[in-house]
Amino acid sequence: MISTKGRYALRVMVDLASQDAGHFVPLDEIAERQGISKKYLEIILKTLVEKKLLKGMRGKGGGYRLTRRPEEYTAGEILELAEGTLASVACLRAGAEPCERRERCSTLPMWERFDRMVHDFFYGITLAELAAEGTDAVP
Amino acid sequence: MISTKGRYALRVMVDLASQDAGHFVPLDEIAERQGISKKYLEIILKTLVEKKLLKGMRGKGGGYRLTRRPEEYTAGEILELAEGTLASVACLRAGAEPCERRERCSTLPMWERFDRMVHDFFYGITLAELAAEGTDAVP
DNA sequence: ATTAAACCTATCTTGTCAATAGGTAAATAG
DNA sequence: CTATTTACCTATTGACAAGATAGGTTTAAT
Repeated sequence: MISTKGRYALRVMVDLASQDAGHFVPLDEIAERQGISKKYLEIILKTLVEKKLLKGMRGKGGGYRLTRRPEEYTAGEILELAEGTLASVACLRAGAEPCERRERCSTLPMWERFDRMVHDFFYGITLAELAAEGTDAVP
Repeated sequence: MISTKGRYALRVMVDLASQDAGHFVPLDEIAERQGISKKYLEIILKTLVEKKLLKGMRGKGGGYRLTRRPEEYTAGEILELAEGTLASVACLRAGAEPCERRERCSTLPMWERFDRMVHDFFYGITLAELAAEGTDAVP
């Protein structure tokens, strides 16, 4: 299950993609429009800024804006960043300690195929495509 | 992320599919072979029995066995049952209260497509296929 | 009667999600 | 220079679920 973190992150990115590029949008405005708690959204935006998906600007006239064009983001990178991982099972996470049953695991090939499919799905969708699907964003 | 519940359930089903059909396998034996806590496994097996995926038999010579042939189970049904849902986002769960932003949600179509893909993937894999992939099972 | 097993109820620990609270630093406007 | 607006930072909370653990009860075979 994708948590609200990832879903909210996507919504915010789509929201910003629909705004005037180069213009800073304050958090209050985004939270209002998306119906998300401001304080909670702050946490999510923080990580997006840290990972350079967004630029934050303080003070009057400040806010957030994209650092690239919408077609240069993928849903996969946004979700992975917000969620921490897109891995479907613990043993396939990036830093997971290798499972000692790895060799004789009859379900591992399935999980690997699944993970590849999930990855390809989300990394094959750009923010521009999502923004084109509607005006507002949920979930 | 699929939790251990779903993963363990699958492993147990594969384990039983590799055993002599019609023969009852005690929980202790399965837990031992799979390296899973007996007590925790008990909880998982309980739901599999309730949903008729397994037959439990008490007393000496008792244990668990499949109720159908391995090719008549799909990974999807086992996972969905153990996990409670396979839905990737909360708003797509079976009994979810309808989201009021549903109409103007630009990400919903993506989630719906994703869910369909996930469903088709897991429901397209039979227990017989999994059991054929290896001898033992993990994760 | 004894033993092997499933079944049942309750409890525990740990961790994460989702959110809240309250402050600090930077940029602009007047 | 002061006030305002904004992002940024640290800490805490409450609810809930994951992942077990403990101990007792019932059923079936020997």
